[in-house]
Amino acid sequence: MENNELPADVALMWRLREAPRRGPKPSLTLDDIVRAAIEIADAEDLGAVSMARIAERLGNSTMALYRHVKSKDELLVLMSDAALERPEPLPEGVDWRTGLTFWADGVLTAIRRHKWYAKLPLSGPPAGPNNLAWFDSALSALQDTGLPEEAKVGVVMGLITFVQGEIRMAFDLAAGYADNPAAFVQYGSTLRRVADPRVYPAVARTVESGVFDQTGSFEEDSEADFDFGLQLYLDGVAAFIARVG
Amino acid sequence: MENNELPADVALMWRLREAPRRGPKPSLTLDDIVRAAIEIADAEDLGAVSMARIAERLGNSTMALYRHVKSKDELLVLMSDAALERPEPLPEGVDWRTGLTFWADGVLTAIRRHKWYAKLPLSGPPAGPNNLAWFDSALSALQDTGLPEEAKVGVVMGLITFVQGEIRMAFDLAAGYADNPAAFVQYGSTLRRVADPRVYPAVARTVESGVFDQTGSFEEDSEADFDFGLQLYLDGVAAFIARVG
DNA sequence: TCCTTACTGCGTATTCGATACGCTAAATAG
DNA sequence: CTATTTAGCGTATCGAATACGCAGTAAGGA
Repeated sequence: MENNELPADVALMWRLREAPRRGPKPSLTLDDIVRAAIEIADAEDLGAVSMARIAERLGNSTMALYRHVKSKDELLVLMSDAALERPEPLPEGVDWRTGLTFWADGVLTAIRRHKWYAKLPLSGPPAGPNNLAWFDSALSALQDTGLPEEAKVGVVMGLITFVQGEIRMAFDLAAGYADNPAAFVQYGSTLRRVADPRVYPAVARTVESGVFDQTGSFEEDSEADFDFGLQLYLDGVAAFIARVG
Repeated sequence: MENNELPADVALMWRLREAPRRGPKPSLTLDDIVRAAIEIADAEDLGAVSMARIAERLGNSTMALYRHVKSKDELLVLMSDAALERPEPLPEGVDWRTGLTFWADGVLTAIRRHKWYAKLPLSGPPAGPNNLAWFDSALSALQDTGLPEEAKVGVVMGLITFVQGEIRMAFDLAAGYADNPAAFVQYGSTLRRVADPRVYPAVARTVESGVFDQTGSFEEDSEADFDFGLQLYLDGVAAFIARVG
């Protein structure tokens, strides 16, 4: 096997490891561990995921996990691939814009099930089976645009960045809201107190317009922001395709 | 004073606190603490910032810091405002697109000095003096577009999201690269080994085109990606202004 | 001037997390 | 049956956040 040439975490994600022939039968599998970790993260938060908690949930000791995983960071990488599951296939024969919108909505719903996903640091280009499937799906949406491969990759990378940034921000803000709703409800009045119009003229104008005074339902707002930003980006992609494709 | 109505961290960021009249003179100021914390984060990483490290650097004991700051999280909020400093004023009389490009470049250089900034969770809408100055600057770039205030806010929020997402991704990837360059250099060959063309047809096509086989200098690549994505987004904004403004 | 009191700095101790190390026991190859 | 490989786990180390409460200091009032 030339698996040795693959980075260790990639090999793990694809479960390329010869099963050992000797020794006691493992009572744990990698999948058990990853699944338990994801369950904890879903139920509480990424911060609640500790090796001890995972082991406890599995009825094993903490150190047993290290037989399957080199470090907690490696486990996080595995979680980040496992959490995404597979994307729904794109509808047949739709144009690129419909395809990418569908794709972005899919990412949004997938990550909504695992909000902690947006907090994970991205360790490299998409390499796990699930991440790669999403990558493939987005690329294939651009199939008929006539863009060169490199440009497709650029557009998709930009889209990934945008979507993840949008999601991360929405979740951060939601967490901040849960933590301290006052900071949001009072935002308008806080700015009125604190933002001197001579120093912050544009902000003051906006404050006066009353935009900050009522925040609607949080969920709806971020949904709308997401769509708004996404459509802006896709407008940009359309202009790019018109220019280059 | 009605400072009581302000959220605690906001009051701290604006340094609205009556100086106590009795008792010993503080040997530390909040600014000392925040500055020390930022220096540590700059030199090493956010992970290296611990209350003990900060205190050590200031020649004080760990617990002394808690006289000035309620918790480490509160300190992080203070750091996130202090790190940004003030934006350079926009050039006079430029159109919105030039203004926002200038602004985005400014954000990029500001955060480059404090890479850890992109890792901080955003706790709420921009509320500190420096964050607010950046917000003001971006809003003022849109002054002459005729967009309603709410739309300006939407555009700016989208831009903030995009820029921060772009930066965060670039830094995450750079960290991953430093950690394990092999994962990047071998990316093409890894995909060839692992991505079955029947399961990942679009990825396979892209791999065959050779796009993944040579990664140029990392810095240059992310610079180019940043500009590419930014221009896509601004194209979208242009379309939006044409439609609505 | 001296005392009261609101403060500050700080020592101690607790709790929790990651993980190195090495032992013991199990399963299989020979 | 024995040697080897490998799994689970107990113990210990190290570092971090932070609760709690004591002790000393500087104003204001007597």
